[in-house]
Amino acid sequence: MSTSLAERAYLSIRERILRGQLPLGEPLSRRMLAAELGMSVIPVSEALQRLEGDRLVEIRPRAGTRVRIPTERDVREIYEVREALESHSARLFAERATHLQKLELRSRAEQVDVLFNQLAVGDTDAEFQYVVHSSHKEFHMFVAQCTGCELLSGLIEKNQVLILNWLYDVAAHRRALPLRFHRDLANVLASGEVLPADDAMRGHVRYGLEETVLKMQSPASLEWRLPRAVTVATRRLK
Amino acid sequence: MSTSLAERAYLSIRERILRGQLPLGEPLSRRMLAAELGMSVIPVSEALQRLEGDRLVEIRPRAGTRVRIPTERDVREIYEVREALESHSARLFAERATHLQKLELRSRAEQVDVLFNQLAVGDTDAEFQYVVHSSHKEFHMFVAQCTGCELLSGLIEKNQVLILNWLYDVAAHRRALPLRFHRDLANVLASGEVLPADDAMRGHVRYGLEETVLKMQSPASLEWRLPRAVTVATRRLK
DNA sequence: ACTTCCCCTTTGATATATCAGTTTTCGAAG
DNA sequence: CTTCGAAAACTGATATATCAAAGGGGAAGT
Repeated sequence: MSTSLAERAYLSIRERILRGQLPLGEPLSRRMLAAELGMSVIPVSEALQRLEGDRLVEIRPRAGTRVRIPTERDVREIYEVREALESHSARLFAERATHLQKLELRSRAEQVDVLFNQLAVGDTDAEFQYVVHSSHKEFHMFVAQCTGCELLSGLIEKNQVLILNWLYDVAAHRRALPLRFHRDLANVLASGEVLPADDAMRGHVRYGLEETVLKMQSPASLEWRLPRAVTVATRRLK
Repeated sequence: MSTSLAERAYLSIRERILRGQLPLGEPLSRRMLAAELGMSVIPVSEALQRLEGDRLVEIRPRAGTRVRIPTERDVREIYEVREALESHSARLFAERATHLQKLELRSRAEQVDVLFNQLAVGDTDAEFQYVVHSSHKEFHMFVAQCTGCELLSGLIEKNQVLILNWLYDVAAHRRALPLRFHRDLANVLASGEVLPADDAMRGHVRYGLEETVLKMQSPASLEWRLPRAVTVATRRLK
């Protein structure tokens, strides 16, 4: 096979976390995951270490690993970094994007606005929520990729992933966004003026922070739980 | 012992890279490093994977690992991200720093200016260069830490490390910086005005980029070299 | 009931061995 | 002297086994 086992484990576990199949605080046993994925614990461990670097899981040495539970402070810090990265992304987009890219940005913005408005009417279907948030993420990633700076867009993606992960939990209680929320942003970015682009993106991100913090529900129990098999009960034979 | 073997390997290898003891392009053999550090290859591998995430080494599957050789594009992207992170850091410093912190910033700025001026007269002592660059890094990290945002200051540190790593190689050919280069910056940050602080830091970073790119020497041979024992020839006995 | 202590299970950390690509080496053929 | 190719040597990737620490579950004492 072309991709390593560790890479496959990373993608698989990450996907499950982002889709909410592994809820916040869920204990992750290396041995169980290895059995499920049909590999040894080494690639699984490597995957979990990468995920810890992504701030998606937390590892307590010799005690346990679980899906990370973000605190309100975490969320505020994520949005602080997001403001830094994406306002700069907006600047670069304004001064570098081609005409074609500006057109596509407007089109994507419209699509995102439509999806969010559909979500606001009370749809709680998990799969649809995932689609909406993915589309929203792709809108911001499109801006980032048009900057031509891979390091920047890579960091923005990691940050977006964190927001997606957390938002997924509260998405059901989302209130309606302003109509044309993303379309207005896209128009400023497409205007080509650097400072207004920076400012518009800052406002956009800050609105998202307020939105998110307001909805932070009971932080679940922050206690560590015990691992349990996720799909099939893996029984120790010996 | 308190810290894990993997952590010690990570710190040790990273330190050697940043001090230039392991030059750009230097091949890193897991088995040799394990023998030198007195541990098995597992913690060494974990350390190298973390260092790859830090963009300090590159791993070619089943072929080899070496200290990363940054291209001019890498350097430009690093500075792009640096501008994003540190201009925001400057904003937050301007609106959050206490009087005491502003005083300390000025003091540190003065110290950095003095050190850089001493370097400019042609000192090529490697240890002194390391001290100067560390002090410079600490100046920027002080700004970042005063923001109170650990995620932001962590990202800035990772980025600074990359610059330090590369600068170390060209530091010998550095031209003189403007007198009071950092003191002027510190004064704007301490003024408490957000937009000027942002702007001053942007200018500061951009000056650093020009400085760096101008001095990029022949990109060494980008070819992969063969590993060799660093301290003692580790001989395979079998 | 409630605490305290100890045993047993489970965990992540690490060692050792093996596997499967990659690169180099080196000799044979041209 | 060059070119080509096969084997040897080395690499990172992975499997399996072991270890010490952390934590849960009772038992015993209050």
